[in-house]
Amino acid sequence: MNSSFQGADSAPDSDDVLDRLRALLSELEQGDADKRLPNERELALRLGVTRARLRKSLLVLEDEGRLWRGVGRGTFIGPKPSERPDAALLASKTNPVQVMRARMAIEPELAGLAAVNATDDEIAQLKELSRRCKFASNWREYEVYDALFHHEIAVSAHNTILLALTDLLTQVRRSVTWGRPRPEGVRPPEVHHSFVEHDNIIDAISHREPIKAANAMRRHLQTVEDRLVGRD
Amino acid sequence: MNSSFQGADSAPDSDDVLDRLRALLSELEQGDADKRLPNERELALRLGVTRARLRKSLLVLEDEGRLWRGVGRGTFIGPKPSERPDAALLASKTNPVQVMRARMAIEPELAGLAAVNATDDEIAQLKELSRRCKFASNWREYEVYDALFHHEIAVSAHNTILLALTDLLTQVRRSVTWGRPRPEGVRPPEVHHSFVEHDNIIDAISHREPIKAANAMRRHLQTVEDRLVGRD
DNA sequence: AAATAAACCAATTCCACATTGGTCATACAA
DNA sequence: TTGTATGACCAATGTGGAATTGGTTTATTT
Repeated sequence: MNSSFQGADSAPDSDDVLDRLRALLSELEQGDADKRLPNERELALRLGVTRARLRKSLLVLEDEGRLWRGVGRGTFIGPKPSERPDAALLASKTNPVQVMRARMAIEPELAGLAAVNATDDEIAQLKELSRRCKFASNWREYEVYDALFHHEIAVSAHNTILLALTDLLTQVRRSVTWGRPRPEGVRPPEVHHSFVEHDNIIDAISHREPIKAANAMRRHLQTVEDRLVGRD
Repeated sequence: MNSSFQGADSAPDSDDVLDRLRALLSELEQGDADKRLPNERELALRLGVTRARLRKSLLVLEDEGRLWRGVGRGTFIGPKPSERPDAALLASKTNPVQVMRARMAIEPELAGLAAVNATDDEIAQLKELSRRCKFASNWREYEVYDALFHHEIAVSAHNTILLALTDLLTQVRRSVTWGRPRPEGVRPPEVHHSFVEHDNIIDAISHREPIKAANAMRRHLQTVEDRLVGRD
């Protein structure tokens, strides 16, 4: 039993509790992180204080990021671990503009990496996907291949993390229908802005020019955003 | 009871089963997506075929992406939903260089957005966290506050998506101990390169200069990467 | 051999119940 | 009146066992 757990003889004031908790934390932090503290009722008993008083101090420490608490879980040392992102949930808390900002940050970098790291097979796959975008018989099909095109660029970059991030972004976009619904049964026009932009990106990648590839991707996303905002 | 569920009079061959399943799917697809089919045993009974025969057809449909199955879950209409990213799993499939590339892509953008969108409270919080980094009594404590600092910048950017992405990145870094372990009980030096770099970022944000903030963040991450690669 | 039936396996769900942080109301004391 | 202690209650989460379910193997039948 740790000495820090012993009750005090004199009635401790709030600051005293806080100090003793800090000491206790410092000891426990030496061990493995994410350690669990006794529950509030027991901890209050051990420290010889009221639960309300204890909670006041715990709140301070939580604000400081020294520990975190969760109903039904307990009190743990360390900062609160962020929860795994859920595409549907994320989609409900964001908007198309924010998503485009994120794509703008990530995808040009990916295109540049792809220009350096893409294999010949991957480049061939990119060309194939671009071709399928052109010959899509309706908008739904076009969007499927467009998503695969951007996904394949992320694959070609050979960066696992950025790939996971872009896939999450794609999931977010897919889980909500933003913007106007495309008329069913209508084909994308013969000359869609994306077609030539896709080809520009592929050209830069296949010629191993990272800067050009990144810029081409930036221009592509810019026109996509312009469309999204409303100007067709 | 749907007519498609009725058994057949003549012993159906494999293709017949497949066709009847396709018809059943077409009906159910009209309703809500991600609908659940009866389990294999019951479905085989209703269609009047063996489970093995049924499974052969189900496998075809699964390959086509019309449905997906999972042990203990069931059989569902639609393509298999991609799983949510898991930090620990991601960490095992990547490396520090890739993570730094991702941070390099995202965090300067975040700093720029923060310069535009941060509230006064958030800026004050940033200063507080920077202060705590300086006065940390050991490396572990420093790293906690450093992580909180970068997290707070993401919050200040007011972009839900980018916040989620950076939090995921942080989780990945935290779930593995990359690089050399810091000596225990040793304080960060009085003049750590991060201190002035943090302050540069804060200055740019509080003066509402997005470009400067992004560049300051870029320089900060660059020195972090240099350290990581090995040059101290 | 080939198809069928049954048993078995492992992943997952489901459900009831205990645990736990958060909240509120009442009693009590300064 | 004000503030604190006490206890009850709430909602979210964990836990453990039983049931469910797709996947696999084995034995039986044709």
